[in-house]
Amino acid sequence: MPKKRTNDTVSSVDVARLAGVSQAAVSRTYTPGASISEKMRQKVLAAAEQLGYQPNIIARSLSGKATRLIGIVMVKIGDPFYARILAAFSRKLQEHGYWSLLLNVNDDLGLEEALPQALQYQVDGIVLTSATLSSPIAARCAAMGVPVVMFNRYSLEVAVNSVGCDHAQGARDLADFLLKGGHRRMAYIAGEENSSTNQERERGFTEGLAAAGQRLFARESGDYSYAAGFDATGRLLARPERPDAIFCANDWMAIGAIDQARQSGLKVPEDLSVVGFDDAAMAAWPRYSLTTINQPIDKLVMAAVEVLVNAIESPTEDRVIKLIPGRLVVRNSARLPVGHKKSA
Amino acid sequence: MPKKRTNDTVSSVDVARLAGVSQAAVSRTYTPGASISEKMRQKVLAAAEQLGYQPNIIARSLSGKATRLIGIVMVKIGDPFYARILAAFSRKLQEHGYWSLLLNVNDDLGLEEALPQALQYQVDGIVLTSATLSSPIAARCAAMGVPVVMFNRYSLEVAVNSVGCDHAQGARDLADFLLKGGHRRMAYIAGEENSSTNQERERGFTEGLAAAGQRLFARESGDYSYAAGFDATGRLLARPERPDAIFCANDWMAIGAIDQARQSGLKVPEDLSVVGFDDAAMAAWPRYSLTTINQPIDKLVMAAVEVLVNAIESPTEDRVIKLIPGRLVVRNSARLPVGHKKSA
DNA sequence: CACTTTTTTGCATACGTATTCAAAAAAATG
DNA sequence: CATTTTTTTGAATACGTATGCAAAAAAGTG
Repeated sequence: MPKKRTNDTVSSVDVARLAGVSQAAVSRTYTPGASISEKMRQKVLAAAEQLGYQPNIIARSLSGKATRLIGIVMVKIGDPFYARILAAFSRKLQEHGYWSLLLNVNDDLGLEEALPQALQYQVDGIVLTSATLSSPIAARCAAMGVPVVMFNRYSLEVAVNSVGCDHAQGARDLADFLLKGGHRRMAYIAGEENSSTNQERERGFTEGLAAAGQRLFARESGDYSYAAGFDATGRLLARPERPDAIFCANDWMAIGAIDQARQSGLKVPEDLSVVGFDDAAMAAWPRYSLTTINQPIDKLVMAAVEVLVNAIESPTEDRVIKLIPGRLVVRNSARLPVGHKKSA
Repeated sequence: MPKKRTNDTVSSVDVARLAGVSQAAVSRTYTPGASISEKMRQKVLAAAEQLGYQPNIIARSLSGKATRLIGIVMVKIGDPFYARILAAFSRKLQEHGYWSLLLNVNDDLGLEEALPQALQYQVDGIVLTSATLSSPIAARCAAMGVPVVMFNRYSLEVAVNSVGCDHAQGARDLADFLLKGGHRRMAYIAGEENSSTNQERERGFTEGLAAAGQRLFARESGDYSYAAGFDATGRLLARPERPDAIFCANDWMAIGAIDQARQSGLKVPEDLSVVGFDDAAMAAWPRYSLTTINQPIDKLVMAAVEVLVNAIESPTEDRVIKLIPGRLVVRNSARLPVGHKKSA
């Protein structure tokens, strides 16, 4: 005996009967802008109150209305940084009167399974975080008229909206900053190699170096984790000639890098500069005081939500891609350029 | 012109027409256990494939079926610890074929607003994390036949299922451990005062001390944040006589406490022992190596999901409260009892 | 094959709400 | 007041799916 709503869920018909009006009147009471007199509205509300009536959004959506449900697809929800993003999304969406249907996904493969499920729920829109969208899937969303916005990820092939931080520019800024600080042997510790975020950051960094006629001195692979940063730095420091600055693809690895450096008897930033990316909460801790790029999460999320809501409420063929600049946050983990005044 | 599913979403009727069968046949194809021949099933599936048909769960739920939607009510989604809980919940629920409707709430007041909204979506069940449930609200859920499970929080007055860590027992274990380690002046740094978690932990700790004829030596208030732990510890250390051990209501504050102690020139654990609660990711970092109580998140969440799913699928009046023990994780932030062998 | 039993099928209806349409009521106009 | 215009109202229907029921088909039985 699966599911058996123990009791009669009270419907608009019940309310109508009690109020002595038609069911349509009840419906109109809850439809902003519908034609209904104040007198009737009050009668209905009174009856509704008495019965504890709440309109059934599910049923409402059947007759052509929106579900006001947004599918949020995410990997690594447990990661502190993504958690902040999720929190911002759900909050912002709620402000716009939308609710979040959470799709916890392991990888792009899981996406291909999860998305059709989300579509079954007739979501009004989809937020895609840290996952890439294949063309066929995108096509299906389009066919169903469900707008999509990709967050911190974009693809030029697939026609889909996108909002993200300008990772390349941020990385370029870091390169400039390190160059001005007189560093000459710069290493990069990569995040997950196939993540577009990692690629953008590396591209920006090497471009920044190239603009000054320099090249990457060394490169290690990581996976965005503390341990990866710690280990990779160990390998870098074991070289005959050490790098004098390390750019880690994210803050967690940078923090690992700092711990490793100190454990190896080096002073940061005197002997080695370390910079990261994201401006995670811990980057501000005195112990690390990490120079990094602040991803303005609230601004990013707000923009993404606005793009999505706009696409939902006034459908169009236009596709928008928004790149929002990150902000260089200068702290004490990297040697300062001479005469530099610190910001935040 | 708000919302306008650009095209005709393909329905069971369309599939039926193409396959040359009745709409009922299509419905039965997607209803496990329904009476339908293999031949017809194949015809339907072929047609469905061709049209890209997906059953509409929303509509399905209208005719008495479950929505397979679970409302997850949470505060502080952005907090790393809660994020892990949320991740575990959504994953576990998905394994059971349920999806998560996320309700981001600021406080108990927000709950009172959010819950009716969730109920509008005809959720099959509700998970309540770090929030308390008032009797009237609980009554409404009950009236609608929507099972609820509270996580890491329980109330004896309100008849509702509950699963959580045995905070009091964990705190008692910590008290024992510190006592055996020869500590005599123990301080407690509280989390948010009115959180039941905080109260349980303090109760367990003082009970543990009382069992050995001791009392709390000092007490400070905090709010679970790193900064609060840091500051509160500063106040404790400024006393004429210092505590020799501090139990912080959670790991974040404990980490703040350690940093403060070191900054004040004390050695941990030689001069001061610090213990926490939760076993957050950072507790394991060599720098902190925090002795703490591990909250078995996966086990807790699994239990909660099972309680909820069970309540949904075989309704009953019975109410279950489950307390799951935490595990003392001995690391190096607290002096060991003589002859103690370290565990994890 | 004639008959009974079982399985499969389609028809009709229900679920809760929104909306079109035409009728009714109210308001405005002369 | 008679007439026109506007607003409000209820009846009927649609949305997409599930299911009780009876008819039809298939399978089993002697």
